Amino acid sequence: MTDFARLLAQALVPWFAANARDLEWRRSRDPYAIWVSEIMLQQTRVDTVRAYYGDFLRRFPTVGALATADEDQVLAAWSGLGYYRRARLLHAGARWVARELGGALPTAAADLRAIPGVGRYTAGAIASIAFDRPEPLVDGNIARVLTRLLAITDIKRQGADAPDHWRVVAEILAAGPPRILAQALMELGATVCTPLAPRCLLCPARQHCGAHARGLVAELPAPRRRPASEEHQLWAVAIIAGDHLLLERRPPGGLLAGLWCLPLVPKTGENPSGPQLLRDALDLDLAEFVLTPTKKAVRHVFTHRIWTLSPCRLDLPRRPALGPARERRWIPLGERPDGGVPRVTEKLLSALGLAVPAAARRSAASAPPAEERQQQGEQPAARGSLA
DNA sequence: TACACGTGGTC
DNA sequence: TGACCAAGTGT
Repeated sequence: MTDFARLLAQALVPWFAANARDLEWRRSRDPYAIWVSEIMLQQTRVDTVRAYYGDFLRRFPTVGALATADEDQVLAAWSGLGYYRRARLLHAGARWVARELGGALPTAAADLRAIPGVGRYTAGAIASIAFDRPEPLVDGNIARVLTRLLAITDIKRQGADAPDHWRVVAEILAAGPPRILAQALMELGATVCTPLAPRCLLCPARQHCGAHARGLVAELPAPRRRPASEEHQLWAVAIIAGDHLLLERRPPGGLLAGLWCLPLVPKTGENPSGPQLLRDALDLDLAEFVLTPTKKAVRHVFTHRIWTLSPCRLDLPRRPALGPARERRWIPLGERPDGGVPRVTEKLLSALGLAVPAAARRSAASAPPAEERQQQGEQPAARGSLA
């Protein structure tokens, strides 16, 4: 045991007792509840997860409840949270744990790793937080904290995959209560040792911090570089017949896989949004229609892609026959499909002035601006008769 | 190893 | 605005 690990543990335990945020998942010792929280928190801010966590656990209170649910139900509860594959893997993980282990999570990180969606970090988090085992975990917070405390200037040794970090965390968790120390390390990174403007004066580990001693806190860790986003221009077509809206399920792989979206048609620039294009792109038997574009585009930014969406409304006198190429459904206006609905779908419906039932959740303060965006008095850009 | 994978907050 | 980032995992 190094002095560093022992001193840090001694500083963190009382600091966490006095400063830990009151988060819903910290009130539970149920390993399943902690598992769910860890999956939701992956790459996702605490405030965002707060708006989903309680509802999700009430909907799926046990491994068994989640295991017996339909995937679409799980995705519906996840709608708006992002990284939807997490929901699928969590669901698959629950089914695996129910089938192979009778619903009880293993306690060792090495065994937890066998669960779908549980990687190295999450296995350590469940083992340490739920089972109080001294098994290491390194997330973005902990990597940043250790990079600063140990004044690591080598970029290759700063990330959450750096072997040094895992070894040091193992030593720290061996020097005190693992359940407390694991959360304290992350809490320190989240509330004090923040990426920008860290609050070193409030830091319980300031005396042990190499970056602070050398004036390197602002330089460490080095910012990561990201590849440029690809931009896509698309028509987003709200096809309405009577009081029903046509939604289509995204393909099973790739972006927003399996979620319900408006039909999207790539903009070619050459083609106006004419009848032929629509019929081909939408695979619909369009006889008569009225197409109304909105003036304002909707911009949706993903991690690695940007969609610039031109919403338009296609009104049909009756529901046309649907081709078999894609899974599509007529949804009563104002209702949600039984399945996952990404935020971009809500943005588009809102921009089109179509009522969107509250998917959830988000901060209660933000009122949906659906009505105010309604476009009034626009002239149809196209009228068609395709006999 | 590097990339795909959502969304929202902050500067 | 654009860049960066937030309790990562799977391929």
